[in-house]
Amino acid sequence: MHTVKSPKVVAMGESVGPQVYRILRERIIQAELLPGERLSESDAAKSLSVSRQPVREAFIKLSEEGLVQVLPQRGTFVTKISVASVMDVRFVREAIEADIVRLVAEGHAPETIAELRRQLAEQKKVPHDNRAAFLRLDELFHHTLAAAAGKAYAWSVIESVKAQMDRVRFLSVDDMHIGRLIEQHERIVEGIATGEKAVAEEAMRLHLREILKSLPAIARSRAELFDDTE
Amino acid sequence: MHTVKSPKVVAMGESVGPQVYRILRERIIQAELLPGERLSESDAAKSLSVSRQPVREAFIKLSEEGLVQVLPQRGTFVTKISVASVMDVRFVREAIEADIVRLVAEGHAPETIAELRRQLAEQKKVPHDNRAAFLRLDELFHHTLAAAAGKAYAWSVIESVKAQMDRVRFLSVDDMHIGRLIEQHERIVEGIATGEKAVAEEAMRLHLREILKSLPAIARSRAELFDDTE
DNA sequence: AGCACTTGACTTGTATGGTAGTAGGTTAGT
DNA sequence: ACTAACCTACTACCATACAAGTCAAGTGCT
Repeated sequence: MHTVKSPKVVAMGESVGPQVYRILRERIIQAELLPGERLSESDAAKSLSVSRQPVREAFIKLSEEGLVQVLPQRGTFVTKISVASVMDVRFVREAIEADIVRLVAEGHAPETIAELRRQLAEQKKVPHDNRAAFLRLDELFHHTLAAAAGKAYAWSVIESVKAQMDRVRFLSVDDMHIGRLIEQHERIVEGIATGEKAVAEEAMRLHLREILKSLPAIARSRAELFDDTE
Repeated sequence: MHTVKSPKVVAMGESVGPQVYRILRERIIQAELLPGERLSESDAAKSLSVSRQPVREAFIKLSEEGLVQVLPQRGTFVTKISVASVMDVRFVREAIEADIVRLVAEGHAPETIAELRRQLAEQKKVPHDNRAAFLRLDELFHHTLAAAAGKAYAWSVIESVKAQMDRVRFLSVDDMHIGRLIEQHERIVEGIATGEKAVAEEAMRLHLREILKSLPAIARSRAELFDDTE
Protein backbone atom coordinates (compact mmCIF):
# COMPACT_ATOMS: atom_id res chain seq x y z
CA MET A 1 0.00 0.00 0.00
CA HIS A 2 1.82 3.01 -1.30
CA THR A 3 -0.70 5.75 -0.95
CA VAL A 4 1.90 8.39 -0.19
CA LYS A 5 1.76 10.88 -3.01
CA SER A 6 2.44 13.99 -1.00
CA PRO A 7 6.10 14.77 -0.33
CA LYS A 8 5.88 13.53 3.19
CA VAL A 9 8.82 14.77 5.15
CA VAL A 10 8.22 12.20 7.83
CA ALA A 11 9.08 8.55 7.59
CA MET A 12 7.24 5.39 8.43
CA GLY A 13 7.83 3.20 11.43
CA GLU A 14 7.68 5.91 14.04
CA SER A 15 5.04 8.25 15.31
CA VAL A 16 4.87 11.59 13.61
CA GLY A 17 4.97 13.73 16.75
CA PRO A 18 8.50 12.82 17.86
CA GLN A 19 9.75 13.12 14.30
CA VAL A 20 8.41 16.65 13.99
CA TYR A 21 10.00 17.41 17.33
CA ARG A 22 13.42 16.28 16.21
CA ILE A 23 13.22 18.08 12.90
CA LEU A 24 12.29 21.38 14.49
CA ARG A 25 14.81 20.93 17.31
CA GLU A 26 17.60 20.42 14.84
CA ARG A 27 16.59 23.46 12.84
CA ILE A 28 16.53 25.63 15.92
CA ILE A 29 19.88 24.43 17.23
CA GLN A 30 21.52 24.95 13.87
CA ALA A 31 20.08 28.46 13.73
CA GLU A 32 18.08 27.59 10.65
CA LEU A 33 15.10 28.85 12.59
CA LEU A 34 16.30 32.07 14.11
CA PRO A 35 15.66 33.26 17.65
CA GLY A 36 12.62 35.50 17.75
CA GLU A 37 11.15 33.91 14.65
CA ARG A 38 7.46 33.21 14.72
CA LEU A 39 6.22 29.67 14.27
CA SER A 40 2.69 28.44 13.79
CA GLU A 41 1.06 25.09 14.29
CA SER A 42 -0.75 25.27 10.98
CA ASP A 43 2.20 26.55 8.97
CA ALA A 44 4.56 23.93 10.29
CA ALA A 45 1.88 21.29 9.76
CA LYS A 46 1.41 22.30 6.16
CA SER A 47 5.10 22.46 5.38
CA LEU A 48 5.64 18.99 6.84
CA SER A 49 2.45 17.54 5.36
CA VAL A 50 1.06 16.44 8.69
CA SER A 51 -1.82 17.58 10.82
CA ARG A 52 -1.66 20.21 13.52
CA GLN A 53 -1.90 17.77 16.38
CA PRO A 54 1.58 16.18 16.20
CA VAL A 55 3.05 19.61 15.59
CA ARG A 56 1.39 20.84 18.73
CA GLU A 57 2.93 18.00 20.74
CA ALA A 58 6.31 18.88 19.29
CA PHE A 59 5.84 22.53 20.28
CA ILE A 60 5.08 21.50 23.84
CA LYS A 61 8.24 19.43 24.08
CA LEU A 62 10.31 22.22 22.60
CA SER A 63 8.87 24.69 25.06
CA GLU A 64 9.82 22.43 27.97
CA GLU A 65 13.34 22.47 26.65
CA GLY A 66 13.20 26.23 26.46
CA LEU A 67 13.70 26.34 22.71
CA VAL A 68 10.36 27.92 21.93
CA GLN A 69 7.92 30.01 23.88
CA VAL A 70 4.21 29.36 23.53
CA LEU A 71 1.93 32.31 24.13
CA PRO A 72 -1.69 31.18 24.20
CA GLN A 73 -3.83 32.73 21.51
CA ARG A 74 -0.88 34.80 20.35
CA GLY A 75 1.73 32.62 18.78
CA THR A 76 4.77 30.45 19.26
CA PHE A 77 8.22 31.94 18.95
CA VAL A 78 11.74 30.61 18.87
CA THR A 79 13.22 31.81 22.15
CA LYS A 80 16.07 34.20 21.95
CA ILE A 81 19.30 32.88 23.35
CA SER A 82 19.77 33.95 26.92
CA VAL A 83 23.21 34.32 28.43
CA ALA A 84 21.77 33.43 31.80
CA SER A 85 20.17 30.25 30.45
CA VAL A 86 23.40 29.13 28.83
CA MET A 87 25.23 29.62 32.10
CA ASP A 88 22.52 27.78 34.01
CA VAL A 89 22.75 24.80 31.71
CA ARG A 90 26.51 24.87 31.82
CA PHE A 91 26.44 24.69 35.62
CA VAL A 92 24.27 21.58 35.59
CA ARG A 93 26.40 19.99 32.95
CA GLU A 94 29.60 20.66 34.82
CA ALA A 95 28.23 19.20 38.02
CA ILE A 96 27.18 15.97 36.36
CA GLU A 97 30.18 15.50 34.10
CA ALA A 98 32.60 16.26 36.91
CA ASP A 99 31.23 13.31 38.86
CA ILE A 100 31.22 11.17 35.74
CA VAL A 101 34.86 11.77 34.92
CA ARG A 102 35.81 11.07 38.51
CA LEU A 103 34.09 7.72 38.25
CA VAL A 104 35.91 6.92 35.04
CA ALA A 105 39.23 7.83 36.62
CA GLU A 106 38.49 5.51 39.51
CA GLY A 107 37.69 2.67 37.16
CA HIS A 108 40.81 3.18 35.01
CA ALA A 109 39.69 0.54 32.53
CA PRO A 110 42.43 0.07 29.94
CA GLU A 111 40.07 -0.36 27.01
CA THR A 112 38.29 2.89 27.88
CA ILE A 113 41.58 4.77 27.96
CA ALA A 114 42.58 3.23 24.66
CA GLU A 115 39.29 4.28 23.11
CA LEU A 116 39.64 7.83 24.39
CA ARG A 117 43.17 8.07 23.00
CA ARG A 118 41.90 6.79 19.67
CA GLN A 119 39.34 9.59 19.68
CA LEU A 120 42.01 12.16 20.53
CA ALA A 121 43.96 11.13 17.45
CA GLU A 122 40.77 11.40 15.45
CA GLN A 123 40.14 14.89 16.75
CA LYS A 124 43.58 16.06 15.78
CA LYS A 125 43.01 14.94 12.24
CA VAL A 126 40.02 17.26 11.79
CA PRO A 127 40.87 20.29 9.64
CA HIS A 128 40.66 23.46 11.64
CA ASP A 129 37.89 24.92 9.53
CA ASN A 130 35.56 21.94 9.76
CA ARG A 131 33.71 23.00 12.85
CA ALA A 132 30.75 20.64 12.50
CA ALA A 133 33.00 17.61 12.31
CA PHE A 134 34.80 18.55 15.49
CA LEU A 135 31.55 19.24 17.34
CA ARG A 136 30.44 15.72 16.48
CA LEU A 137 33.67 14.26 17.83
CA ASP A 138 33.42 16.41 20.94
CA GLU A 139 29.92 15.14 21.52
CA LEU A 140 31.15 11.58 21.07
CA PHE A 141 34.00 12.14 23.52
CA HIS A 142 31.70 13.28 26.32
CA HIS A 143 29.18 10.59 25.54
CA THR A 144 31.90 7.96 25.69
CA LEU A 145 32.92 9.11 29.15
CA ALA A 146 29.34 8.84 30.39
CA ALA A 147 29.00 5.39 28.89
CA ALA A 148 32.29 4.28 30.43
CA ALA A 149 30.99 5.35 33.83
CA GLY A 150 27.80 3.38 33.24
CA LYS A 151 25.74 6.55 33.46
CA ALA A 152 23.56 6.39 30.38
CA TYR A 153 20.69 8.04 32.19
CA ALA A 154 22.83 10.94 33.38
CA TRP A 155 23.88 11.46 29.79
CA SER A 156 20.27 11.57 28.65
CA VAL A 157 19.66 14.32 31.19
CA ILE A 158 22.60 16.25 29.80
CA GLU A 159 21.39 15.78 26.27
CA SER A 160 17.96 17.13 27.05
CA VAL A 161 19.50 20.13 28.72
CA LYS A 162 22.41 21.10 26.58
CA ALA A 163 20.46 22.29 23.55
CA GLN A 164 20.84 25.85 24.81
CA MET A 165 24.61 25.47 24.82
CA ASP A 166 24.68 23.86 21.40
CA ARG A 167 22.89 26.82 19.85
CA VAL A 168 25.72 29.04 20.95
CA ARG A 169 28.38 26.66 19.75
CA PHE A 170 26.89 26.72 16.28
CA LEU A 171 27.30 30.46 16.24
CA SER A 172 30.92 30.61 17.30
CA VAL A 173 32.09 29.99 13.77
CA ASP A 174 35.35 31.84 13.73
CA ASP A 175 37.60 31.58 16.74
CA MET A 176 36.85 28.14 18.03
CA HIS A 177 40.50 27.45 18.75
CA ILE A 178 39.88 23.75 18.31
CA GLY A 179 43.45 23.15 19.35
CA ARG A 180 42.85 24.38 22.86
CA LEU A 181 39.78 22.23 23.26
CA ILE A 182 41.73 19.16 22.20
CA GLU A 183 44.46 20.00 24.70
CA GLN A 184 41.81 20.08 27.39
CA HIS A 185 40.54 16.71 26.25
CA GLU A 186 44.07 15.40 26.50
CA ARG A 187 44.42 16.65 30.04
CA ILE A 188 41.19 14.89 30.97
CA VAL A 189 42.36 11.61 29.48
CA GLU A 190 45.71 12.03 31.14
CA GLY A 191 44.09 12.42 34.54
CA ILE A 192 42.01 9.33 33.88
CA ALA A 193 44.98 7.30 32.74
CA THR A 194 47.07 8.16 35.79
CA GLY A 195 44.11 7.64 38.08
CA GLU A 196 44.37 11.16 39.47
CA LYS A 197 40.68 11.74 39.70
CA ALA A 198 41.01 15.25 41.13
CA VAL A 199 43.14 16.25 38.15
CA ALA A 200 40.71 14.73 35.68
CA GLU A 201 37.77 16.39 37.38
CA GLU A 202 39.36 19.82 37.41
CA ALA A 203 40.34 19.46 33.76
CA MET A 204 36.73 18.68 32.89
CA ARG A 205 35.44 21.65 34.84
CA LEU A 206 37.84 23.99 33.09
CA HIS A 207 36.92 22.47 29.76
CA LEU A 208 33.23 23.11 30.29
CA ARG A 209 33.89 26.65 31.42
CA GLU A 210 35.56 27.42 28.12
CA ILE A 211 32.25 28.45 26.59
CA LEU A 212 31.99 31.29 29.07
CA LYS A 213 35.00 32.95 27.53
CA SER A 214 33.56 33.16 24.05
CA LEU A 215 29.99 33.83 25.13
CA PRO A 216 30.18 37.59 25.79
CA ALA A 217 31.80 38.27 22.43
CA ILE A 218 29.17 36.23 20.60
CA ALA A 219 26.37 37.92 22.48
CA ARG A 220 27.73 41.28 21.41
CA SER A 221 28.36 40.47 17.78
CA ARG A 222 25.03 38.68 17.27
CA ALA A 223 22.98 40.77 19.67
CA GLU A 224 19.79 40.32 17.64
CA LEU A 225 19.76 36.61 18.53
CA PHE A 226 20.06 37.21 22.26
CA ASP A 227 17.56 38.17 24.88
CA ASP A 228 18.33 41.70 26.00
CA THR A 229 16.13 41.74 29.09
CA GLU A 230 18.87 40.76 31.48
CA MET B 1 -16.20 1.04 39.03
CA HIS B 2 -17.84 4.08 40.45
CA THR B 3 -17.23 6.94 38.08
CA VAL B 4 -17.63 10.12 39.96
CA LYS B 5 -19.46 12.56 37.75
CA SER B 6 -17.20 15.13 39.26
CA PRO B 7 -18.05 18.73 38.62
CA LYS B 8 -14.95 19.70 36.73
CA VAL B 9 -11.85 18.68 38.58
CA VAL B 10 -9.90 21.28 36.70
CA ALA B 11 -9.92 24.95 37.53
CA MET B 12 -10.06 28.06 35.45
CA GLY B 13 -7.20 30.36 34.64
CA GLU B 14 -4.79 27.71 33.45
CA SER B 15 -4.68 25.33 30.58
CA VAL B 16 -6.19 21.96 31.20
CA GLY B 17 -3.28 19.89 29.96
CA PRO B 18 -0.75 20.90 32.61
CA GLN B 19 -3.38 20.56 35.31
CA VAL B 20 -4.12 16.99 34.32
CA TYR B 21 -0.40 16.33 34.27
CA ARG B 22 0.08 17.56 37.81
CA ILE B 23 -2.93 15.68 39.13
CA LEU B 24 -1.78 12.37 37.65
CA ARG B 25 1.83 12.96 38.64
CA GLU B 26 0.84 13.52 42.23
CA ARG B 27 -1.29 10.39 42.26
CA ILE B 28 1.53 8.29 40.89
CA ILE B 29 4.15 9.62 43.28
CA GLN B 30 1.88 9.07 46.25
CA ALA B 31 1.26 5.51 45.09
CA GLU B 32 -2.43 6.24 44.68
CA LEU B 33 -1.94 4.92 41.17
CA LEU B 34 0.09 1.78 41.64
CA PRO B 35 3.04 0.66 39.53
CA GLY B 36 1.86 -1.70 36.83
CA GLU B 37 -1.63 -0.24 36.86
CA ARG B 38 -3.24 0.34 33.51
CA LEU B 39 -4.34 3.80 32.54
CA SER B 40 -6.40 4.90 29.59
CA GLU B 41 -6.72 8.24 27.89
CA SER B 42 -10.47 7.95 27.68
CA ASP B 43 -10.99 6.73 31.25
CA ALA B 44 -8.87 9.47 32.72
CA ALA B 45 -10.62 12.00 30.49
CA LYS B 46 -14.02 10.87 31.67
CA SER B 47 -13.11 10.87 35.33
CA LEU B 48 -11.67 14.37 35.07
CA SER B 49 -14.46 15.68 32.86
CA VAL B 50 -12.14 16.78 30.09
CA SER B 51 -11.47 15.54 26.61
CA ARG B 52 -8.88 13.00 25.59
CA GLN B 53 -6.51 15.53 24.11
CA PRO B 54 -5.19 17.23 27.27
CA VAL B 55 -4.94 13.83 28.92
CA ARG B 56 -2.86 12.60 26.05
CA GLU B 57 -0.48 15.52 26.45
CA ALA B 58 -0.21 14.74 30.15
CA PHE B 59 0.59 11.10 29.36
CA ILE B 60 3.38 12.17 27.05
CA LYS B 61 4.95 14.38 29.71
CA LEU B 62 4.65 11.62 32.29
CA SER B 63 6.28 9.16 29.94
CA GLU B 64 9.22 11.52 29.44
CA GLU B 65 9.62 11.59 33.19
CA GLY B 66 9.52 7.81 33.23
CA LEU B 67 6.41 7.64 35.36
CA VAL B 68 4.28 5.92 32.75
CA GLN B 69 4.99 3.82 29.72
CA VAL B 70 2.98 4.38 26.56
CA LEU B 71 2.66 1.37 24.30
CA PRO B 72 1.03 2.38 21.02
CA GLN B 73 -2.26 0.65 20.32
CA ARG B 74 -1.84 -1.36 23.51
CA GLY B 75 -2.15 0.85 26.51
CA THR B 76 -0.50 3.11 29.00
CA PHE B 77 0.84 1.74 32.26
CA VAL B 78 2.27 3.20 35.42
CA THR B 79 5.91 2.14 35.31
CA LYS B 80 7.10 -0.16 37.98
CA ILE B 81 9.73 1.30 40.24
CA SER B 82 13.17 0.33 39.11
CA VAL B 83 16.06 0.13 41.55
CA ALA B 84 18.42 1.06 38.73
CA SER B 85 16.36 4.12 37.82
CA VAL B 86 16.27 5.33 41.40
CA MET B 87 20.04 5.01 41.63
CA ASP B 88 20.48 6.78 38.30
CA VAL B 89 18.38 9.70 39.43
CA ARG B 90 20.14 9.80 42.76
CA PHE B 91 23.50 10.08 41.04
CA VAL B 92 22.40 13.09 39.01
CA ARG B 93 20.89 14.70 42.04
CA GLU B 94 24.00 14.21 44.13
CA ALA B 95 26.21 15.71 41.44
CA ILE B 96 24.10 18.85 41.14
CA GLU B 97 23.37 19.37 44.82
CA ALA B 98 26.98 18.81 45.78
CA ASP B 99 28.01 21.73 43.64
CA ILE B 100 25.11 23.79 44.93
CA VAL B 101 25.97 23.31 48.57
CA ARG B 102 29.57 24.16 47.84
CA LEU B 103 28.44 27.43 46.31
CA VAL B 104 26.31 28.19 49.33
CA ALA B 105 29.21 27.46 51.66
CA GLU B 106 31.39 29.86 49.69
CA GLY B 107 28.78 32.56 49.91
CA HIS B 108 28.24 32.14 53.68
CA ALA B 109 25.39 34.64 53.66
CA PRO B 110 24.22 35.15 57.26
CA GLU B 111 20.53 35.41 56.39
CA THR B 112 20.71 32.12 54.53
CA ILE B 113 22.31 30.38 57.49
CA ALA B 114 19.70 31.86 59.78
CA GLU B 115 16.91 30.63 57.53
CA LEU B 116 18.40 27.14 57.39
CA ARG B 117 18.69 27.01 61.18
CA ARG B 118 15.09 28.12 61.45
CA GLN B 119 14.11 25.23 59.23
CA LEU B 120 16.16 22.79 61.32
CA ALA B 121 14.18 23.81 64.38
CA GLU B 122 11.01 23.35 62.41
CA GLN B 123 12.08 19.87 61.36
CA LYS B 124 12.76 18.81 64.92
CA LYS B 125 9.24 19.78 65.92
CA VAL B 126 7.68 17.32 63.50
CA PRO B 127 6.25 14.28 65.27
CA HIS B 128 8.10 11.13 64.27
CA ASP B 129 5.07 9.52 62.74
CA ASN B 130 4.12 12.42 60.47
CA ARG B 131 6.15 11.38 57.49
CA ALA B 132 4.43 13.61 54.92
CA ALA B 133 5.10 16.72 56.96
CA PHE B 134 8.79 15.94 57.21
CA LEU B 135 9.06 15.20 53.51
CA ARG B 136 7.64 18.64 52.79
CA LEU B 137 10.20 20.27 55.06
CA ASP B 138 12.98 18.22 53.53
CA GLU B 139 11.92 19.35 50.10
CA LEU B 140 11.89 22.94 51.30
CA PHE B 141 15.36 22.57 52.79
CA HIS B 142 16.94 21.43 49.55
CA HIS B 143 15.01 23.99 47.55
CA THR B 144 16.21 26.74 49.85
CA LEU B 145 19.81 25.72 49.28
CA ALA B 146 19.37 25.88 45.53
CA ALA B 147 17.71 29.27 45.77
CA ALA B 148 20.47 30.56 48.03
CA ALA B 149 23.01 29.53 45.41
CA GLY B 150 21.01 31.34 42.77
CA LYS B 151 20.44 28.11 40.88
CA ALA B 152 16.72 28.10 40.24
CA TYR B 153 17.18 26.36 36.92
CA ALA B 154 19.30 23.60 38.41
CA TRP B 155 16.55 23.03 40.94
CA SER B 156 13.97 22.74 38.19
CA VAL B 157 16.10 20.02 36.61
CA ILE B 158 16.24 18.19 39.92
CA GLU B 159 12.50 18.52 40.37
CA SER B 160 11.77 17.05 36.98
CA VAL B 161 14.08 14.15 37.71
CA LYS B 162 13.50 13.23 41.31
CA ALA B 163 9.97 11.90 40.92
CA GLN B 164 11.42 8.40 40.80
CA MET B 165 13.07 8.92 44.17
CA ASP B 166 9.96 10.45 45.70
CA ARG B 167 7.90 7.40 44.85
CA VAL B 168 10.22 5.28 46.96
CA ARG B 169 10.21 7.74 49.82
CA PHE B 170 6.45 7.54 50.02
CA LEU B 171 6.74 3.81 50.48
CA SER B 172 9.29 3.81 53.28
CA VAL B 173 6.60 4.33 55.86
CA ASP B 174 8.11 2.61 58.83
CA ASP B 175 11.79 3.05 59.50
CA MET B 176 12.44 6.48 58.19
CA HIS B 177 14.62 7.40 61.15
CA ILE B 178 13.76 11.05 60.68
CA GLY B 179 16.24 11.81 63.41
CA ARG B 180 19.19 10.69 61.36
CA LEU B 181 18.11 12.73 58.37
CA ILE B 182 17.87 15.84 60.51
CA GLU B 183 21.33 15.19 61.89
CA GLN B 184 22.60 15.08 58.33
CA HIS B 185 20.87 18.37 57.60
CA GLU B 186 22.57 19.83 60.63
CA ARG B 187 25.96 18.71 59.42
CA ILE B 188 25.32 20.34 56.08
CA VAL B 189 24.32 23.61 57.68
CA GLU B 190 27.31 23.41 59.99
CA GLY B 191 29.66 23.04 57.04
CA ILE B 192 28.04 26.02 55.39
CA ALA B 193 28.21 28.15 58.52
CA THR B 194 31.89 27.45 59.07
CA GLY B 195 32.64 27.92 55.39
CA GLU B 196 34.17 24.45 55.12
CA LYS B 197 32.79 23.72 51.70
CA ALA B 198 34.39 20.29 51.46
CA VAL B 199 32.67 19.28 54.70
CA ALA B 200 29.33 20.62 53.56
CA GLU B 201 29.65 18.89 50.22
CA GLU B 202 30.52 15.54 51.73
CA ALA B 203 27.66 15.83 54.19
CA MET B 204 25.27 16.45 51.31
CA ARG B 205 26.59 13.49 49.37
CA LEU B 206 26.18 11.18 52.37
CA HIS B 207 22.71 12.56 52.96
CA LEU B 208 21.60 11.79 49.42
CA ARG B 209 23.05 8.31 49.61
CA GLU B 210 20.88 7.52 52.58
CA ILE B 211 18.10 6.30 50.32
CA LEU B 212 20.35 3.52 49.06
CA LYS B 213 20.36 1.95 52.49
CA SER B 214 16.61 1.54 52.72
CA LEU B 215 16.05 0.78 49.06
CA PRO B 216 16.89 -2.95 49.02
CA ALA B 217 14.62 -3.66 51.97
CA ILE B 218 11.73 -1.78 50.38
CA ALA B 219 12.26 -3.52 47.06
CA ARG B 220 12.02 -6.85 48.85
CA SER B 221 9.00 -6.11 50.98
CA ARG B 222 7.02 -4.48 48.19
CA ALA B 223 8.36 -6.57 45.34
CA GLU B 224 5.11 -6.30 43.37
CA LEU B 225 5.75 -2.58 42.85
CA PHE B 226 9.25 -3.06 41.50
CA ASP B 227 10.53 -4.01 38.11
CA ASP B 228 12.02 -7.48 38.40
CA THR B 229 13.84 -7.56 35.06
CA GLU B 230 17.16 -6.41 36.40
C1' DA C 1 -10.65 -32.04 21.74
C1' DG C 2 -7.70 -28.84 19.34
C1' DC C 3 -6.25 -25.63 15.92
C1' DA C 4 -7.14 -21.64 12.50
C1' DC C 5 -9.71 -17.95 11.80
C1' DT C 6 -12.99 -14.19 12.56
C1' DT C 7 -14.92 -10.72 15.05
C1' DG C 8 -15.40 -6.97 18.12
C1' DA C 9 -14.09 -4.23 21.88
C1' DC C 10 -10.53 -2.12 23.33
C1' DT C 11 -5.98 0.84 22.80
C1' DT C 12 -3.14 4.99 21.06
C1' DG C 13 -2.21 7.94 16.84
C1' DT C 14 -3.82 11.36 13.56
C1' DA C 15 -6.97 14.63 11.41
C1' DT C 16 -10.36 18.15 11.69
C1' DG C 17 -14.00 21.17 13.53
C1' DG C 18 -15.22 24.74 16.79
C1' DT C 19 -14.21 28.33 20.43
C1' DA C 20 -12.18 32.11 22.91
C1' DG C 21 -8.81 35.31 22.74
C1' DT C 22 -5.35 38.60 20.77
C1' DA C 23 -3.40 42.02 17.42
C1' DG C 24 -3.70 45.37 14.07
C1' DG C 25 -5.65 47.85 10.47
C1' DT C 26 -9.82 50.38 9.15
C1' DT C 27 -13.69 53.02 9.63
C1' DA C 28 -17.09 55.90 11.90
C1' DG C 29 -17.66 59.69 15.01
C1' DT C 30 -16.25 63.92 17.07
C1' DA D 1 -6.91 65.57 12.28
C1' DC D 2 -7.52 62.62 16.15
C1' DT D 3 -9.69 59.18 18.86
C1' DA D 4 -12.39 55.19 19.69
C1' DA D 5 -15.00 51.45 18.28
C1' DC D 6 -15.22 47.71 15.28
C1' DC D 7 -13.87 44.08 12.22
C1' DT D 8 -11.00 40.75 10.14
C1' DA D 9 -7.48 37.51 10.29
C1' DC D 10 -4.85 35.23 12.77
C1' DT D 11 -3.44 32.27 17.21
C1' DA D 12 -3.38 28.23 20.54
C1' DC D 13 -6.58 25.29 23.07
C1' DC D 14 -10.07 21.90 23.50
C1' DA D 15 -13.36 18.55 21.73
C1' DT D 16 -14.60 15.12 18.62
C1' DA D 17 -14.32 11.98 14.66
C1' DC D 18 -11.73 8.70 12.21
C1' DA D 19 -7.88 5.39 11.30
C1' DA D 20 -4.86 1.65 12.47
C1' DG D 21 -3.16 -1.72 15.46
C1' DT D 22 -3.62 -5.22 19.44
C1' DC D 23 -5.59 -8.79 22.01
C1' DA D 24 -8.70 -12.07 23.61
C1' DA D 25 -12.87 -14.46 23.38
C1' DG D 26 -15.70 -17.07 20.44
C1' DT D 27 -16.84 -19.85 16.22
C1' DG D 28 -16.46 -23.41 13.00
C1' DC D 29 -13.83 -26.62 10.88
C1' DT D 30 -10.74 -30.76 11.12
